[in-house]
Amino acid sequence: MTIRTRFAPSPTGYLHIGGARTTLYNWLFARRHKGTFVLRIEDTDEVRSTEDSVTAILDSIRWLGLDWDEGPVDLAADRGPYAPYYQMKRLELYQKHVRGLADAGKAYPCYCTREELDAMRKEAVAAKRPAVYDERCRRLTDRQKAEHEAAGRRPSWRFHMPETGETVVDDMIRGRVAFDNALLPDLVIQKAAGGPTYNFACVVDDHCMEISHVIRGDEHLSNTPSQARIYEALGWTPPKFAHLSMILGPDGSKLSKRHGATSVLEYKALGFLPEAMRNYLGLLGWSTTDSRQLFFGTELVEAFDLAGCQKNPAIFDQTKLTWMNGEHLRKLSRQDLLEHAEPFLKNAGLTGPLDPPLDRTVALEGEKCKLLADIPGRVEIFYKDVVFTPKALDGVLKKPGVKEILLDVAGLLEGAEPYAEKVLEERIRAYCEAKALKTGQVFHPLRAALSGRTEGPTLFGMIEVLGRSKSVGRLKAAAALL
RNA sequence: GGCGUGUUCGUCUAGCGGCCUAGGACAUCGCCCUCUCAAGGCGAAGAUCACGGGUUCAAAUCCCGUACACGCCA
Repeated sequence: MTIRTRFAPSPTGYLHIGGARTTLYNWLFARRHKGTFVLRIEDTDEVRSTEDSVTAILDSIRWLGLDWDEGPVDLAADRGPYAPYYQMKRLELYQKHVRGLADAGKAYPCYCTREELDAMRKEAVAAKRPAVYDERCRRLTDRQKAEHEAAGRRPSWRFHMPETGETVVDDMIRGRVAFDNALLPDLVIQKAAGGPTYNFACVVDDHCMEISHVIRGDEHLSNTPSQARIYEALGWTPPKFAHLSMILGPDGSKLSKRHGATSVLEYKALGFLPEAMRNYLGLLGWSTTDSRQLFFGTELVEAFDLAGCQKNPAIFDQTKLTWMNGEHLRKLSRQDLLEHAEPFLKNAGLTGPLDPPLDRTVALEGEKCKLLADIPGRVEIFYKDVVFTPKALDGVLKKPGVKEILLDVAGLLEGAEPYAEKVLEERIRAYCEAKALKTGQVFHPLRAALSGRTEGPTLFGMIEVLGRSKSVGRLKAAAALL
């Protein structure tokens, strides 16, 4: 069986965490089974859909490092054997199938206005009946229809749902889920304005694009029996369904803006790595039986399996994501780390070429960071004038004997040949011994004098990378303060 | 309101009737390593497996009910 999955976002906003995970799972499943991953834009909500959203969604998916085999290339073009992949370009197809259903007596026009529908619903709720459409237009005579048309009413089209028995959805994650047909309302499949509704367009497209597995959020589980009936009425075999649990905020409610960052592009800006994001999202609602945490390179694709998917919702934990990001950061090559860090360095005013070169300072400090955004703050000591923290100045430097040590070491550095970490360390340690000083008595003031801080790079690495003249200069400058 | 889904340490999860006095990971705390900060190593604390009934020699695991949360109808 050829595996074809899809992600079908509505471009009514940015790609949020939940959508990102759905995309990831569809992509992983397709890649795992050497299938095809399709991207389809469900832009039939003309009021809420925006081009900016489309761009943001495409950018987000690309940033995550996920590629699609068929779908939009940009705002104007799409590519693939089932094009177009923008639903607004497929309206005729939906209308054709609505007509087909109408001709077969499985769909009928409904002339009810929004107000009438609202009133009906209120009445039903007041009478404690299920708040579903009462299917009154199903029984309209030709004459009544003509009257409505004459009055200028444009009908929406409803799908005639079976009223008895049950509809069973065999979900790959949730198992067998049964719904009572009597409770399935006659769904609108085409709006009065002519556009399809979500549930209809989705069915038509998934079938026409030969999607084999629909992996989507839990919020669609309740729509699935209705969709299953539409497949049946159209004479189509439905795809396999897999409904993913929701992602919640720290307080257990649906993840939203008040919980902090929810868009994947925000996480990019915060300094998270796409591979860390994939790793974390992959594990949010899915796991292996050995509870493995870290996946690098293609390991996620190799391990992924729908069977490991969780039924219950998961709370998004940025702290764990941050830890994971540090793990992935440390796995990066020196060159990759620098490339990823560049936008953040630039943002902090650190653009090359600089002395010392950024690749050296980033290599020295990058591995200690959890976020790319942490890097500038750690390497800036090499480039900016020394600013002493109170702890460095009062707690470390302003001690008896420190001035002499700084001056002595400055002199030592001036004569060190070659000027390299190993040599520097040997000389300075020898100096400690000669003066009968504990290494800490010397190392700590040196660090404070060179960087203004009490924490930072490994001392001798810092002295080497800083360079002879800057190091000596800083030591002398600090000594002059004492 | 109806229907659907879910409920194991603070969080993500392992667990598919005996291996569970419930395992791992993040976070927290302590110790070690160490020129600092990280990282790493070791350890501690943390879950009456939502609650109540059953079934069974035996249940976190199976069945029923209740509560709560979330979703859909909207």
